[in-house]
Amino acid sequence: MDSKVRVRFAPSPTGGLHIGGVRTVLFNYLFAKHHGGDFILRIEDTDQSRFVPGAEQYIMDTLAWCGLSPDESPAVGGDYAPYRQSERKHLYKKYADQLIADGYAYYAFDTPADLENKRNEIPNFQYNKAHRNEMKNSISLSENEVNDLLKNNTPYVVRIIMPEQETLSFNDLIRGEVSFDTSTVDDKVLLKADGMPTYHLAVVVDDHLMKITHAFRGEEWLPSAPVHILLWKYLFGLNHMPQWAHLPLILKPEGHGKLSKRDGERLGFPVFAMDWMDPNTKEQTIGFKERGFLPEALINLLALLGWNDGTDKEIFSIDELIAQFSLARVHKGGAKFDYEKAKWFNQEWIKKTDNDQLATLVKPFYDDAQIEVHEPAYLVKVIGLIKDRCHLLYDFITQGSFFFKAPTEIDTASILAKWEEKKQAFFTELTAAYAEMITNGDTQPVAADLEIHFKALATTHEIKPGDLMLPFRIMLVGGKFGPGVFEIIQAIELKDAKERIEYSLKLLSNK
RNA sequence: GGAGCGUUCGACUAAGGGUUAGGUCACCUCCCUUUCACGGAGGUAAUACGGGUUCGAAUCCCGUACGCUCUACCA
Repeated sequence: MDSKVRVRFAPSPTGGLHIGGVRTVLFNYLFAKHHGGDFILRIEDTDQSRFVPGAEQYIMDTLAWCGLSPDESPAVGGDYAPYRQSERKHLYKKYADQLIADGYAYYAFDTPADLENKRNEIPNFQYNKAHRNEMKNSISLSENEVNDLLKNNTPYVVRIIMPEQETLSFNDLIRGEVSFDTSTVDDKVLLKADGMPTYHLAVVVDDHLMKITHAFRGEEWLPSAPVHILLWKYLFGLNHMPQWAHLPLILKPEGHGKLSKRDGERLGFPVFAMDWMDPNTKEQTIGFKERGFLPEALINLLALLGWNDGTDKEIFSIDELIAQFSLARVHKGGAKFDYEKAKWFNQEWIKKTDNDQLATLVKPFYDDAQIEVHEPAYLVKVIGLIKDRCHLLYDFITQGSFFFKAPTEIDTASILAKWEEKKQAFFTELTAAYAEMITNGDTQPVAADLEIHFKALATTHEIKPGDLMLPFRIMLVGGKFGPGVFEIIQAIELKDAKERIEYSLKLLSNK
């Protein structure tokens, strides 16, 4: 007993990492760290036809960005290396052979075409007790025939014999007791014709070899649990089997069904953790990272999708999650993904993050938008002014670009609605006043003084300051948004402000 | 079709025999704000259905409906 907790995430490197996958990682990680255990990354690349170059590196990069780095992996190694199943190919055959020797499995020589035909011929065909004998395998054929086929290097697979009417049950850490009748599942392939194991064999063998104590995976795996239980029973003993937990699915926001990459494209939000480009199709898929999410926020929102600590608390740091996490509080039912709530989590994390740190995170977005940031300190200051109105890191561009360069698009329509001659005169005089201040060396007056000055001038012109604020703001930022106007002027400095007013006045007089 | 799993406001969820069924997102109203936000105060809104058990059921039991997952030499 008391063996160290060891959990694993075992993805196949076939593309970008879906947030469902990230959450599986997260729950594994939280459970391991909560119990002072190890989190292992194992790459399940047994299907060479689906192998995608770069996908494995992408997975590791994603885990690193999320702060969920494995204790053992193909990259960092560990006592149970190798961590790629393709490099462990030689290990599996032995167990398949053992199963055959013990009468729990058999050779099957049917070609894919044979199977295809059979499936077309018989509706709901199952390779099981009912049809085993009609197929070409070491149960239906004589020993000599089988030996001849093997001697001639006839391609074969190894299939497990699913027993008749045996009830298999296990205690799922989330769902409680779950049971299956073995008659309802077919004779799954264990070893493929190319010598690679299928998931079923590989997961059992590797979990055993890597001393995995707890195995968590998506709910979609539940129906194949009986196969795995049987394998544990035959190979290593049920008492050594890890404890299973089948995690609820992340569902589409509206309709029903598992959240997919397509839903993101259709509804305009990311589904992958980071940008992914399929090297074959060159298809680009946006990620949460590039959309402007903080990893803390992604982790936080994923943790709360199907789990809570029993209180009203919703904002958790990774350390708090580790401290509070328990499988007992994980939901059984799937959760629909809500992008609005996801953005709320990110906004909360933006508020929690200090301005210096935000500046380094936001800088790449400015670079991408080709907005030059000459002084890092200035960016920090701008961030302080606008962070309350940003949900995504990208919002720091839309909410802040005018601090770095004058807006080119001016919402003149909104100004024109109530534009009059005396306002024109007012702003003309304002620019003159600013010019004079600049000449006097007062280039960056404080916001409060600017406001006093502005209001005094408005009074002189017999205009309510309120009637001037909106046009003024639009001249400075281009539209109806942003922090206080006088704070903006203080930041961008008088000369710039003056030029923006003049530019707008020119636009207005042309209309 | 079969098997398994699931079902509380539009969404995420709390309450696990006794609550006016609570919170958060979204939505609406108001306050603050001479913009947009942020912040503050309110509001709309839910126990799938039908039977039991019980003084009392969202909660326990049975059935029904609906949904999802799986049903590959993919994971």
